[in-house]
Amino acid sequence: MELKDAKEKFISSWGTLGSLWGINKTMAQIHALLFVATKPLSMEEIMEELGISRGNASMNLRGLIDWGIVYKINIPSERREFFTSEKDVTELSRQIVKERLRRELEPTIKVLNEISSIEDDGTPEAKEFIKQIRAMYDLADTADTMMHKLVSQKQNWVTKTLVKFLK
Amino acid sequence: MELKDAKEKFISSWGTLGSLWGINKTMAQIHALLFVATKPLSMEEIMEELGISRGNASMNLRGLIDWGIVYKINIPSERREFFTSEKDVTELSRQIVKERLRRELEPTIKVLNEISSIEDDGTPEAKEFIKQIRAMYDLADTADTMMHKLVSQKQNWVTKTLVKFLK
DNA sequence: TTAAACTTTCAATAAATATTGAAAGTTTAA
DNA sequence: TTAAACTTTCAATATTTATTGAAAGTTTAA
Repeated sequence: MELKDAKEKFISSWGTLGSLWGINKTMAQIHALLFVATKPLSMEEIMEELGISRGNASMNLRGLIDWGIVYKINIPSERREFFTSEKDVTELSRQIVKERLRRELEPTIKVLNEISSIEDDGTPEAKEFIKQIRAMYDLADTADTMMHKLVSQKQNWVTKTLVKFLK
Repeated sequence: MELKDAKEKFISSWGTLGSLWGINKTMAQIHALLFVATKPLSMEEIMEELGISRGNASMNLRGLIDWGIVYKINIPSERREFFTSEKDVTELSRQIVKERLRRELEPTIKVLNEISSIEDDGTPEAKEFIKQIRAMYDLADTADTMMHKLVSQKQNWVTKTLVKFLK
């Protein structure tokens, strides 16, 4: 297989996998395209390459920037904006984990905390309910704290040690 | 707030949070309902409680059973099937992590492996592409192996030590 | 300034996903 | 057996999410 075909296969597969991860196809494909591009691309080039509309490209690029894995690049003497993606996979995964914690786990923790702190009329049933919600809260909170420590600094020795130990 | 209201709030919030996690509302709500129920419920009771159709209840219960967090219970002298959920939050989270690895990470690893093993025409560009895909593959594979070790056995001392150390 | 080059927004539309409800399928008690 | 009690399936429909494309907004060079 040619390099060009391999890249195309990667981009299209990444789009399909995106739906497993809860990411829309276009967003995953733009990410894949930028990840394997050898230079920053303009919005025009991205639209062209993936056959998508300007609005779609604009919105999904913004989404990727919000995830912290795609950057706007300013090229001197160029009026247009160019885009490039995080190429370091360690940094990429750190960013994805961080965002997932923020978007998925933290709202969950907030809800559990609200609910667990409401009322205890003394009945065994109420006690049991509160215990269950607290157990969920504690678990989610522990997971959140741990993951944050694991992804918070670069070249983290804890992570390195852990990888060596568990791999 | 009354216990009944608190349970209702939990069920409805869980449904809303479900969409953050890529789980449909009904599935998340059935799980929440069973999680806080004091006894196994029949499909009729679940439909009634959540105001959903029989087909919807049937399909989402199957989905939850596939996730390994809801069980069919046979009650002697009862013809109908009853359902209950995993109540131990440690076991619940273990199961969810395991399934997410299987559904999200493993297909990704498969794709990366396929693509990374295709051709090296010797050009620097091809070498770079292969290096990038391999780096992604290695990272995903390491994460998969590590998470599997962390969730594979109960009362895992590695997990306990890790929690103590990082929390 | 202004007008060309570019980006964002958003209402309309398309596509994907979830839900219903009734028919088909299964199990069990008599 | 058979028919009542129950569950599953699936085509039709509703709902949600993604995409388009053109109008509005912004930036910059002359």
